[in-house]
Amino acid sequence: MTKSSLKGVGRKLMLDIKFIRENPELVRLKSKQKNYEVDVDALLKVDSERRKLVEVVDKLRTERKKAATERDQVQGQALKSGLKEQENRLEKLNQEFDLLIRQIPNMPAEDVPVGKDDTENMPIRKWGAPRKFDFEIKDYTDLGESLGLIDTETASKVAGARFGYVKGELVLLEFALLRLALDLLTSETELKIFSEGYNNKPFVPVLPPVMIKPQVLDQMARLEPKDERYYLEKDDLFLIGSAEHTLGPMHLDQVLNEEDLPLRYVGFSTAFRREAGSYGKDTKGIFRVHQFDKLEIESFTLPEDSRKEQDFIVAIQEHLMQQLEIPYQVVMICTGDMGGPDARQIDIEAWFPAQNKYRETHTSDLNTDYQARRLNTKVSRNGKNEFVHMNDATVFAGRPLLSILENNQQKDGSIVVPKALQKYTNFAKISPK
RNA sequence: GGAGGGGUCGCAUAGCGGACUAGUGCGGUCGUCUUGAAAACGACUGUAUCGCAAGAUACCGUGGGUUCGAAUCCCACCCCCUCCGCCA
Repeated sequence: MTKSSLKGVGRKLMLDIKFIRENPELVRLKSKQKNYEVDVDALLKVDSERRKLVEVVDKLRTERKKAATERDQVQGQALKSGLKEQENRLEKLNQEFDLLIRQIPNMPAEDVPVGKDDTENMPIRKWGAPRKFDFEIKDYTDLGESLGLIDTETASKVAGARFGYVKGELVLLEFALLRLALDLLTSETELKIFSEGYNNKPFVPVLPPVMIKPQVLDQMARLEPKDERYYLEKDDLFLIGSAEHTLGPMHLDQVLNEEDLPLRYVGFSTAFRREAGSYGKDTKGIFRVHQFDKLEIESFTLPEDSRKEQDFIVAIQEHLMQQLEIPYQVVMICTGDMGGPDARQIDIEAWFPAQNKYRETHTSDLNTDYQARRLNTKVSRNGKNEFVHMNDATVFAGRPLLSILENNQQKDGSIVVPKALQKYTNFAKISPK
């Protein structure tokens, strides 16, 4: 008999099938707004066939059990092949069901702007005025090269395109940035400022694995697009594209206590991305590379707190950017540009004067229960278990450093280190040698 | 990488083809007794799926297989522990 014929159906769900049954039109509409091809009718058809067959199979199993208890070998034998056949049919239906339901993305929250692609993202606020320069400015690549901070030429010889050596003071600056962020995120008192009337529980710092099993990455709903991931065939492992990938499954198959929530983590890791499909985009410099370091937030909350949690996280991101005195804008990502698991995605874009543009440096993803369903991460309340909500967000990756180079450059070619970072560096300026 | 030992209901353990509808202890919840508490005693105490419900089914690391019948037998894999080798 196939022990697994029914097993796991519940945990493979991404969106709640009950919700889809009750709101097929809404699911169709919202999926379309997110540019996802879904077939809700086919899903519901398979769903109802599946449910009927479950009853048939259960009945046969009951009879089989009865025959076995009575040592009725004749009856048992007679039931065996029929049961097997129905179980196989059910298994096939379950697979079809999984395939169909996993195509359905998370539903965007009601305040997400409807739009087809990134041109329709909606800036919601700006902070800081772009500085006026009275000299000809350089971009971060030229600055980085002339100051001996960035070397892509050697990197391309050694590792290929889209790699870089980060060197000298820029390395120290990266570590300073990390300290600035970690000091804030692990301090209960400092977090109070952003959490009025909410919760100022500090983040637990984590150094997570950078490799992950395919199945777990799939449970995070981050396996696709596979072309974007580095895969180690010999060991059947993927390299993570973000610390989120291994922070999110920290409570895989667990039931959490209500009083332990929110659970907040801040993980530091290298992120690996193949950048498939971005040929020709940002080819110069190290703005878009195959490998970069990132400090990442992952938090687990009660369902009703997840929205507040995202706002709390964005407030932290903004505060840190303000400390660096980098002009930025906050952008509400529209339906057509959001990730599949997102219900609400908010980006921060830093000002890059040489490009005369705001460019994405941070993202904040509210995933509601979409990932938790597959990860089977729950919270127990009043004797009942329900899925937790999850948020993930960038704290700092390499890009803000590049923005500092451009924004803080001086006429003599030097870079002024932001005050907030100076307590972590032993220099206030990066000067030409 | 080699050699052994293990993965069972929150924890600890028993079970090694049919009465397993998985036993026992601990923990937890409720109750009895008590001025109160402890102790003692009693009951309850996993998850998921299908069903309006009654109820049924599935789950003993994972996936296959044998059998009328699998926690129990066979095969493959994963993980943990001990020892050896290698190594930051």
